[in-house]
Amino acid sequence: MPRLSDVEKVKMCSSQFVLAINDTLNVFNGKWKLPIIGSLLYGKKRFKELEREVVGITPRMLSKELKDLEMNGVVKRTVYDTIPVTVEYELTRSGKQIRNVLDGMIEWGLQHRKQTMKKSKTKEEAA
Amino acid sequence: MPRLSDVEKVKMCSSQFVLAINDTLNVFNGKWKLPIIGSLLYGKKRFKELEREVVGITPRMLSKELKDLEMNGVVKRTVYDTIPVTVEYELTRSGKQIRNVLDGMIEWGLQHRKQTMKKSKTKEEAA
DNA sequence: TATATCGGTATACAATAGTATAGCGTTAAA
DNA sequence: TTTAACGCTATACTATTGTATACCGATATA
Repeated sequence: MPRLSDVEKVKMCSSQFVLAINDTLNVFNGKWKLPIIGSLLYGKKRFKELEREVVGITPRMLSKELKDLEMNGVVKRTVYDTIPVTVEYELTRSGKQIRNVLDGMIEWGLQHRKQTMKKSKTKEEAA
Repeated sequence: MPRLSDVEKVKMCSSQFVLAINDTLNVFNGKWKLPIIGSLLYGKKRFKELEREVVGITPRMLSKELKDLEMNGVVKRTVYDTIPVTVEYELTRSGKQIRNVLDGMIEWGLQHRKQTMKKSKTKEEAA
């Protein structure tokens, strides 16, 4: 196995990080992924249950987003051959761990609001 | 000051969290915000510097995204009246703290890849 | 005089994301 | 017999994002 130069190591490292970040962003992008994940954090759900809980979503989008999430290894789809079929969606292990990222987002969002409020308050006082 | 019911507390709490998450998602959404922030994490930059560093971006998008980020309190724009004008963009305090969220994303992304790889490996072995 | 730099804007277009509405076959309840 | 539920798909549309290309006025360099 050939030794890697420092430059090569750094390149590998940052490209890995870029991949990791992209994976994460894929989980959040679009209007509906987060609400769906949020709903599934409370437990497995059937298609129609999600359709009712994720307020405003159309079956077309729900179906598309669930496929996306399944492909990305965030959601697991299970079909039971009852009549009519029962289909259950649940978060994978990775899916459940997204809560950690979410917590980070909440933390940043809250402190960002606090800092931003402070500044606009200062502006008000100056005006 | 009237006492709040538990339900009201929970509602306030979760709606605050939703706002905080939305703030964070606004910082990441679109194709270019993250590359721009990434570039600015290394220090303040001028418009043309960003245009060169964020490979592939058009001045139109760069201009638009910088305005967005400025409005969201993530980037600060400073104009110096040299001739021709010098304009510098830098991250605000909140902006710099985004690195924490980014770290969370990287962590999740990496472990997600590991877990997903394991599964596809198992599939390979089974096949 | 021709060219390039600075920090952008203007216009037109293409691609992607999301919405609206209707429908499928099977089954059970009213 | 009509109605509704199940888990979707199909078609057509609108809205939002992003791209391509050209250009602005002032100044410095070749």
